Amino acid sequence: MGRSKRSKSAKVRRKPVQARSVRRYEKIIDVAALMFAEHGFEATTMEGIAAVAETSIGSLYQFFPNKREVFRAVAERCIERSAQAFAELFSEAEEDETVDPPAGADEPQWARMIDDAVEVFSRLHGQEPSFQAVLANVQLYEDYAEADEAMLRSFVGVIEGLIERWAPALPRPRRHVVAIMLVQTTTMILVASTRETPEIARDMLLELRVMLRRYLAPYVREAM
Amino acid sequence: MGRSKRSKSAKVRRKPVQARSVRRYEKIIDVAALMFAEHGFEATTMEGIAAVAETSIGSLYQFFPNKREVFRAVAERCIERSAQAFAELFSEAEEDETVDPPAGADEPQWARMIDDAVEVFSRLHGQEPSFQAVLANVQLYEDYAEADEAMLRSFVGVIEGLIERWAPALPRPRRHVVAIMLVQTTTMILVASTRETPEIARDMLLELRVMLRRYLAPYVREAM
Amino acid sequence: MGRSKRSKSAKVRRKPVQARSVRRYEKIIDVAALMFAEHGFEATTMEGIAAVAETSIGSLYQFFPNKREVFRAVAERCIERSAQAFAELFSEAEEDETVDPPAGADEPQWARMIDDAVEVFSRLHGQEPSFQAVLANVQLYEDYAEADEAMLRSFVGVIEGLIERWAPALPRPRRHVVAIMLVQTTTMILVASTRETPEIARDMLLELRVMLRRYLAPYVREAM
Amino acid sequence: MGRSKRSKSAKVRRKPVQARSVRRYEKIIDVAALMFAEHGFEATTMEGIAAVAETSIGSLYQFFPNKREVFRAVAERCIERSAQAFAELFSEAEEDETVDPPAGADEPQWARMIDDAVEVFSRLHGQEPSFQAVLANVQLYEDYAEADEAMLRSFVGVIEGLIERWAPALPRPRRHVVAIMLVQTTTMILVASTRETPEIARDMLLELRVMLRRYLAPYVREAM
DNA sequence: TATGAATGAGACTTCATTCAT
DNA sequence: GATGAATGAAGTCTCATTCAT
Repeated sequence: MGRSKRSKSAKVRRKPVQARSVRRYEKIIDVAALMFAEHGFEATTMEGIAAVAETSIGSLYQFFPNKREVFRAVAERCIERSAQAFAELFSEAEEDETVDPPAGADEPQWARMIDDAVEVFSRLHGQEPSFQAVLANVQLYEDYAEADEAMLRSFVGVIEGLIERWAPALPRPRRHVVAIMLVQTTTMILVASTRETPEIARDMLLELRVMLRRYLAPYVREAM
Repeated sequence: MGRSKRSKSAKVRRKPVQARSVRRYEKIIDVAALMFAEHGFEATTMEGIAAVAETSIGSLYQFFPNKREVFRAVAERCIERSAQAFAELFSEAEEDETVDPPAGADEPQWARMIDDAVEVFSRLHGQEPSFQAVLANVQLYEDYAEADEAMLRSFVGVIEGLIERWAPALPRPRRHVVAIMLVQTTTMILVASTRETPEIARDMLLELRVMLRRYLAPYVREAM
Repeated sequence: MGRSKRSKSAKVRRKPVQARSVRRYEKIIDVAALMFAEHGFEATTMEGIAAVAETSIGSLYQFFPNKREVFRAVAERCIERSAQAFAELFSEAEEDETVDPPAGADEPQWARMIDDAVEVFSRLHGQEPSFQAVLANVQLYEDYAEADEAMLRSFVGVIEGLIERWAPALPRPRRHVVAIMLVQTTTMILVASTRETPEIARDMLLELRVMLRRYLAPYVREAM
Repeated sequence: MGRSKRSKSAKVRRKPVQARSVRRYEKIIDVAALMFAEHGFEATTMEGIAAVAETSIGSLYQFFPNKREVFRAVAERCIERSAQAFAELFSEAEEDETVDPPAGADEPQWARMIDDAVEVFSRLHGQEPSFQAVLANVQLYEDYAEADEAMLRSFVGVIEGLIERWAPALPRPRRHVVAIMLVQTTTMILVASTRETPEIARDMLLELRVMLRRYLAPYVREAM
């Protein structure tokens, strides 16, 4: 959100414009996302991507100058999709706010929104390979931090916006940290949950909501 | 010449006994931990480890049959050091309990213990490269999950023990999930904090304590 | 970088179709045959093959997934060439039979055929590096028996056919053993002869014919 | 036979004299023979030899300057044992000659001697690992031809002696070639037989005798 | 533009041999 | 002399990237 799509040049060698090219470009990213998510960055080979995307290695390199840029494109795709999902969440929230005043709901609106946010992350994680790809390859190392960073920053930006609405009294820097906490906790618990049995994974998601609510409740209350 | 048949792989090929060997063995693990933490498993090369450890590639392979085993050794080292650190935490806690009844402390004992636990993790993370190495290489992919898994399981075990003391009413399965939440949240926030500025990193640790307290407080209260 | 997972090994990785590729593929086999024959399987290195074949190690591995397969290809080439040579022998024999009845020949036809067969083997051995390569690497050891086995079996099959014509009374199992004797004796004497001086080598070939005739004569006579 | 034991210096680093050393030296050769025979020269490692011989790699190198010399020693051992076996054959033969004149035996003496010679080779092959070791590693390649050569030459010498007795009319150079034929055929058939089923292997040995008799018979007859 | 063959740096691993204790 | 730790050259194989067609 509020983040330009692509600024540095030479990242994408040939910006696809023709319909066929666009399709091919999209397919590469789809395939790459799946493979990065499934096998990791290192174990995913350019040849493999090309093969599964039913393209040639040569064409692959016509779209992307190197492997890293493929990953970056996947991350970008992830940001787009996430932004979209969050945008929907926002708009729904606004509707709720106007249409449905917090009457006799036994749950405060902000709490429901946490659930919604977790739900959005969860759905992204479950359905958007690029999301898994990026999260599964969060690495601090040298280079490809960049791409993940971008994605996480974008999440943080969104969440900061939400917090601002619920807890406007929270000073800006604090708000930033809280947003980071929320995003990191949520994404990492999602990732970690895939390493557990389905039952435990489900319970972890439930606990995640509990945790986030308890964490945020005082901040929201203060705000009132 | 070259390779041939045979590869029994006795896990640790030569168990170091002489002082010099032990030093070398330890140094390899130290160096490997640092490099795995810094650059990741894949980007760390055996040749690199040997060079930094000021030994030869041949010696390296006399201690470890392959790179995976080096990592496993690092993970083992990490588990040992962690267990040690937690053992100290436990023993201190017991002293506290007996020596110093919760007199005029404006903080309940369990809360202080959370701080202590976070402190332990934090210290491990800051001072024990093997800890960073393992955490930074948590991967879902096929093979090298093993080592991390072992470590995280061991943490979860420890924390479950603590929770049992604070919130004995919490049913066992729930307790397990809560322990996972605590461990995952703590470790991942620690890792994530290294990607931020020092100030934000510090604030994140503070918020982590806040979050964990707020999360656990109701469980502890229920228990009373 | 380095190696990772994955090693499907499709035996022949890239089946050469274009003229240039075919040339390269053929050259690799030629060179490999020469080197295997000259230095043996173990002492022949992939890098060496690539260098002499004036290609890169990478290209070599695009054709063959490993050294064993290079050898297998050499063996296959050898079988082909041998089959071809024997086919010619057979067809000539048939012509002889029809065109030229054993009129005033002072040598029985089967004896001439032995000479011809030895001649074929001899020519193969002298001119077909793949033949030498395979024979020189007949080994009992575990793995690379396979390729030689195949070749020797194919020879035995051919020879069994010849014997059947000369000595149809010889029971089938005996015939098999006799064929093995002929093939082994002939090939091994050929190989052994290269370790002697040219004169002795020549004499060995002469003696080989003598030996084979004397050995077979009674079987053929019985058959009449 | 008639071949000095060891001439070139520096082949054996330390000639063992003390009883313990001799035992160790012998054991190394035994073990090496077994391993060369079983796995081949290349696949047999110095460390492996040392381990199985219950010695240290250091001691191994005190007896032999390098792997090749170990093989050479095995070959030498083989020659010794073979010479011994043939010496027995000779002496028996002489006894036969004097004690038992070729009276009503339905088999000429020379034919029985062929059987005996084959029997000697066969027993060596079955019971003397060094024999198998050398035969299984007959290679033309560069270096280690030497050792096998020596052994085969020594066999040829012995057999030439026998032929001289049976067929004294055969001119010397011819005799040499015939001896080579006999030795090569016998040894190679023995080796080849191990690649077949036991039944076929047995039949091959029978056929070998048939072949050698038929081959030699005319030479012997001529001689009379 | 699309293709895929070609390249070669570089990773892992083995093992003959040396050398310090 | 005996031991076995240390060494490093050399070999196999992978895969990102280039380039000719």
